Amino acid sequence: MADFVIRRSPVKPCDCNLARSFELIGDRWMLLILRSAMYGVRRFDDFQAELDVPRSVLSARLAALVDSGIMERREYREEGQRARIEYPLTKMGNQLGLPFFAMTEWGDRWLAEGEPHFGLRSRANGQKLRVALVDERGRPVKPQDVQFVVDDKVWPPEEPDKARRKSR
Amino acid sequence: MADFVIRRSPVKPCDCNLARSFELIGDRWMLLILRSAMYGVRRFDDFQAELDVPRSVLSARLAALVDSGIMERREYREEGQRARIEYPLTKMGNQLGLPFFAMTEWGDRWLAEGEPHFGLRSRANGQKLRVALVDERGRPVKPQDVQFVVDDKVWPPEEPDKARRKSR
DNA sequence: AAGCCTGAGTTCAAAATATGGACTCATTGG
DNA sequence: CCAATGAGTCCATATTTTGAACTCAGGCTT
Repeated sequence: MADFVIRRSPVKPCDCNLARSFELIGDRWMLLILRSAMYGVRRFDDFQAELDVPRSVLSARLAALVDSGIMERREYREEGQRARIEYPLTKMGNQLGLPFFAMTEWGDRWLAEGEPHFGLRSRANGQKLRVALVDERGRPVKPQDVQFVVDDKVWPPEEPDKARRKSR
Repeated sequence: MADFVIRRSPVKPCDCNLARSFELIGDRWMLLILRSAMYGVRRFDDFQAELDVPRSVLSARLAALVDSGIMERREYREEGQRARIEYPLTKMGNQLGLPFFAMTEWGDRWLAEGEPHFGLRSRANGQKLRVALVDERGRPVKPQDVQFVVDDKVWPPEEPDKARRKSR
């Protein structure tokens, strides 16, 4: 796009909500724990066995997830069993489904070995679903039509011809 | 959903493309480097200054990104300058834009302090864009209508009544 | 009643990574 | 010739991770 050099991103990491998300969950174990959680895994030992994550790390990560409101720590009791703990996703946690599925599609496209195992489908008409950018009326938009906007201005800015004169 | 306990996810981490993606880029610095790269940052020292990442870590991460095909390491020369190195995103890297934007929306919703700075807009009609699940005809689908499918079967499976009898 | 099992952790030493700072090296501008 | 810049490397210290063993409580078995 821009053929002049961009030296800084227009949104400082510290007030970027994407960067903030990454601070919270941008860590291999976090992400893998959340992946399992999306599929319905809820118990300490089940996460541990599925991922083979060190128990101390799992313990720390679950605490952080609860702490940030992505999971909840809850006692439950199956009939005739003693009380146990489960870690279900909250609504906040569940809404990670969309970014995760977008990421899955990326993985399907670029990292797949064989056919993907997982997909989404419409209960209404059985069609396969995919992630897309849509406008306010819900109409999909072509990639070439997508513009970045930062604080209501288009990014990157048009190269002003001066750019060449007033160096750096 | 299911009120029986799910003890394993239906897609083993090792053949899950989401898990594979996380192995590759699921790390704080990776993700932050990619965030900056999406905005057009391309040079070693610029990443370093923007993120304040240790130079040795940056060096290792960029190598890994190049190695996995997400970035390219390229010499370039501005007129009258000596050759320099830049790390532009490849097509593979650029397509992380969609998952990243989905993640940004999640951050906007759950982590924001004040108004978000970043958004996408349609060049065609200037409307704000958002990420959505659409069916094969590009029609948005309501969250309640979304089903997980694993190897062509709905997940989680209906609870068979037997489930209670044949313990565990 | 004694022992066993399970889920949910905690503890701890050893190994792997990250951090911050100084250092290198090549090229170019003054 | 000197200083500056970009793109790294090197290294000692600090922090995290790992893996394994240990704890603790409640219920189940015999």
